[in-house]
Amino acid sequence: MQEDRRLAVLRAIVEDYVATEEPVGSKALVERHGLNVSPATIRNDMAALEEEGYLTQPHTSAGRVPTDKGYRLFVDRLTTVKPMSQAERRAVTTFLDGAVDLDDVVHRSVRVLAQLTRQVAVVQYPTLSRSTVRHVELVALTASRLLVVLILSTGRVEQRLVELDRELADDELGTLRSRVNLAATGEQISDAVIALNALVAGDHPASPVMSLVVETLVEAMSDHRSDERIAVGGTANLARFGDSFDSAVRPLLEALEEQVVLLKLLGEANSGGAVTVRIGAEGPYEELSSTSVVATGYGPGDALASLGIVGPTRMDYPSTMAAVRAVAKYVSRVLDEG
Amino acid sequence: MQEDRRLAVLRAIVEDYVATEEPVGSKALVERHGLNVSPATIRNDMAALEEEGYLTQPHTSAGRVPTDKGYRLFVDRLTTVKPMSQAERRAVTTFLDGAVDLDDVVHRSVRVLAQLTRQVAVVQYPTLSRSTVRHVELVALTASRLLVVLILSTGRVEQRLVELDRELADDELGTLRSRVNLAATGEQISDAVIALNALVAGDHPASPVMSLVVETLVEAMSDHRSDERIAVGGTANLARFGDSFDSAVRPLLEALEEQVVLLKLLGEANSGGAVTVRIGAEGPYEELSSTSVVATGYGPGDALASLGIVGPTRMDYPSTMAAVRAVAKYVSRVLDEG
DNA sequence: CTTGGCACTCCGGTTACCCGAGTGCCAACA
DNA sequence: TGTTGGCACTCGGGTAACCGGAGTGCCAAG
Repeated sequence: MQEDRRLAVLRAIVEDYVATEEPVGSKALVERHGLNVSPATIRNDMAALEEEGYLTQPHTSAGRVPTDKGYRLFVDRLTTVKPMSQAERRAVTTFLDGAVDLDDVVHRSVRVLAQLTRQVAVVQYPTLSRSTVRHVELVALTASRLLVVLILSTGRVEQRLVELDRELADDELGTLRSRVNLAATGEQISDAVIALNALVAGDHPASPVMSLVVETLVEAMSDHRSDERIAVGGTANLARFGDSFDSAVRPLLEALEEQVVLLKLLGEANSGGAVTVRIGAEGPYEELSSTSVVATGYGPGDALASLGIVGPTRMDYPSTMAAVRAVAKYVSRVLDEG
Repeated sequence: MQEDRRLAVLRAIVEDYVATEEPVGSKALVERHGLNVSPATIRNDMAALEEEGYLTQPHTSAGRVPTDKGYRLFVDRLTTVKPMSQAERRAVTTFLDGAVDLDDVVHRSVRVLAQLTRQVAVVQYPTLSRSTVRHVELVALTASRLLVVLILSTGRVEQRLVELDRELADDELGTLRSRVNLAATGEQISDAVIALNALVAGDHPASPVMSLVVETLVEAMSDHRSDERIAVGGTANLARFGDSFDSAVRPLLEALEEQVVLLKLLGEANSGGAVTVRIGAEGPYEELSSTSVVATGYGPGDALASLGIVGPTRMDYPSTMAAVRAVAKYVSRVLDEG
């Protein structure tokens, strides 16, 4: 009974604090919410919650503020799903449906996510390794210069230039092209690499041109540099941080420039199908101790790549989580269709 | 004589103010610089400069601060070229030489520019319209689905999918490919469009497949959506704004999200080969009245696209201009080689 | 035209002060 | 055992008063 009320108090404090940005006191609490007890009772509860580490006081004789632990409990146990409005859903779908290529999908996603959550949005480009090969094209720019174009199911295009040591006849190019495509087209990257290598190994003696092309393709397929690409949007929302510029915004801006850090932050979210929340100092980055990350995977099995937002620990978790989930869902769908 | 000294005073004030970020007074001025006159004399000069609108006082009895007009004069007439250090030059070249494709070039450019100037850097992707066609490839995904791949001299790749109403034989595809390439390869986009259209007009009766392909290509070539792409970097440098967060940083962050605004800002720089400087409220954007833009074109004839930085009006113009010029130069060279 | 002298201005930092919201604790009560 | 009203206490933040110093404008003399 008292236990229930304590959790209700915690929830109320989180909600009020997120809304008002000010430490919330016992009196204000009983007024705003329909708690049928006196402020003194609430004070006792708050003292207990503080004792357990869910709340803290900025200074003696100020209201209470949730700690990271408090937010964590709130997110894990007290959050009631807060579905997005019909209008918001529609906004997401129509905006995303207008995308014409992969770049466009990613950019529109950050944008809509930033707008919906009013936070900084981050979207990782689909990982190479999870996509399949749609087609491989070999273009003879000159008789001895070959352009190798790798087209993936996500819409990504990788191209490499190959210099041959001899000239290549048209029919040679044709057979090369069809053999490579036979091996790779439709396969997942990992399988394609295997099949391509088998292609070379099967030749006796191995054609130098073939091995060169295969080598280039394999190299392009395992080029994880492009895995590291991300799009960021909504940085203007940082302006709302208002206070705590140095302590919060500066490290965040720096993190946003450091793709590696961002990828790590998002990466945590890649497992399981659900929306992941990292609160405050839970991660390895001390400088980001006053920010939270809400992220999830997207694509088939939610394993293609991650997207999410980063904002102050003091944020509206229910709405934010709903928005992240919704965008991820629609992005997955769009990529599936394309 | 006195006129010369006045300009020297203005220059000294700009330099000191940029360095110290504090209004500069008469006494400090004569000490720092080797002016062989008394503070009182300087005061007279400063009063005159203020009268003419080059200086202003934050409040009565504080030092002087340059106005936009003061910076303008400084940039136009008082700037002595300030060559970059050998180390900096080397940093630019080596960093840019490591780029593997167009995306990489652009991203490395923003990065190096942001680092060099310690400002927010902006680089526009090479404009479609100024590049030439390197190759057109037609790939039969199935017998009736054609992938049209347009490869440009800048390294950009545009691809479109075409659905045919009938199946296409291999030799048909071959002739189609060679006719299209004959017309377009090596041409500037604008010329290629003309040549391609002529190709269709010359056919009697026009082959429906040919016109479909040409139509797709022309559409891809005139797709100005991709002209609007830009890369932004160094936003972490905004943290150095320190003061004036709301008045300066917020609108800037908003502008950085608005590609249109950025393109306009950069666009002004596109003419002439030189580095352009927009100071404070000189442009149409009132909200950006406390920021300056230093930009220039790059690519052959400096006409391919623009790059530059945006920062506070109180910036080190000589160094910044040198950095912008240098990066533009090396980017042009890299693109030329690739 | 330059210079030293001088009175004046005003910003910024410091101190003192008070108000009010909020707390902790205690004794009384259900 | 849990709840409630009462009460003294704390402390942040806002306001007012104050002061020093850097800087200016002006003037008269060189």
